[in-house]
Amino acid sequence: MTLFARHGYAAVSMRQIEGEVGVQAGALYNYTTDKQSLLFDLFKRHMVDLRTALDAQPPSASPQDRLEAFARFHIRFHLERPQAVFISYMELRNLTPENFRVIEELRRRYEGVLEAILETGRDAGAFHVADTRVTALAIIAMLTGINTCYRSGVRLSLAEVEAIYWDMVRKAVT
Amino acid sequence: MTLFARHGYAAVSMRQIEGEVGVQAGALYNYTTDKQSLLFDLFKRHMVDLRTALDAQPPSASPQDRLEAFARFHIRFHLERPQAVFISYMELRNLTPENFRVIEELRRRYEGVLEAILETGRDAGAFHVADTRVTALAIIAMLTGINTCYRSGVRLSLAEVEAIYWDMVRKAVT
DNA sequence: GTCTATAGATTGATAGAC
DNA sequence: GTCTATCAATCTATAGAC
Repeated sequence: MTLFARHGYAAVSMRQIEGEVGVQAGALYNYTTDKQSLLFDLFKRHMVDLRTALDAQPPSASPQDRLEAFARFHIRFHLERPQAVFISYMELRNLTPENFRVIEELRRRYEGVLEAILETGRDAGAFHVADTRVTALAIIAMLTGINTCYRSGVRLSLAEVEAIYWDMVRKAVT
Repeated sequence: MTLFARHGYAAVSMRQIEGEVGVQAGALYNYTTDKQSLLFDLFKRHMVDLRTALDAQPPSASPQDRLEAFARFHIRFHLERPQAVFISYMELRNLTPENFRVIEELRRRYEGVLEAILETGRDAGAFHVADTRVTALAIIAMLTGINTCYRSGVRLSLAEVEAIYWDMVRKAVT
């Protein structure tokens, strides 16, 4: 994961991986069928963990509370896993077509959760959104971009950044 | 550009590029010193074009108008160049360290324009932003994510999507 | 289950004829 | 300025000894 995040899937050789995990050339194939499945397994685990952790959140009653819970959850989950997040956004095109479809479906289901929250809130008159799908994608793009904050040297605490981002999301849909 | 955007810099061979532009192996080196400079030139041109186009925008008086002009400009510029944008976000780590520094500096200067708009607006009491740097990064992340809208099959017109995104930005900083 | 050795293909880049 | 030929290195993956 570290090597893929740092240099990119295509630029990392099996020999580099072997050196990193402490076996010599060839022995790695006792643990994986090929290089592609190393990438796919990282993707799959990340997406499954994401959904599992989301479903484990305590339920909220109002659309506002559900949106806040989703936003704060998304921010924290992504800030805790910068490498896995990076790979999951950058290496999609290095998945084989069938593996890509699997991951894309998992991603759409996750986005669908936010979309459903926005729909419920809009129908209840709590949110003002022109298009729930577009708005959901915009919110997720903004929240996921939070990882670039720390890469670009912002010196705020996690709680402070979380508060800023949630505040922007709240206002953007009101 | 098409090949790098589709498969990624590291996964594209010089022979693929040669085939695409219609010369045979070897002749390409009459036009470029090496593969790295092909990538760097794409980056540099994109960043220079971005800044040139921004500076060519008609000036606006109020912070609100300046923010709207910036947001709409950013959206349109990025929607018109999905491939160059994709490369400029995905292939940063495939630049050599010295090339990376050049591009990173250009990027920071562009982000600085939005930051300055937010500062002016905040000092004038027009915007409510807790941290101009974090807010600028969040806005740019959201706006740049607009390209995923069309990849994910949203069937709205450019003007409609632009209106939705600008509306979210406007509310988020108010 | 790890090692060495290697197959077979491909890589970026260069040389030299034309 | 394009071509063919090729170098030297590297790639993923496998074979077989231990």
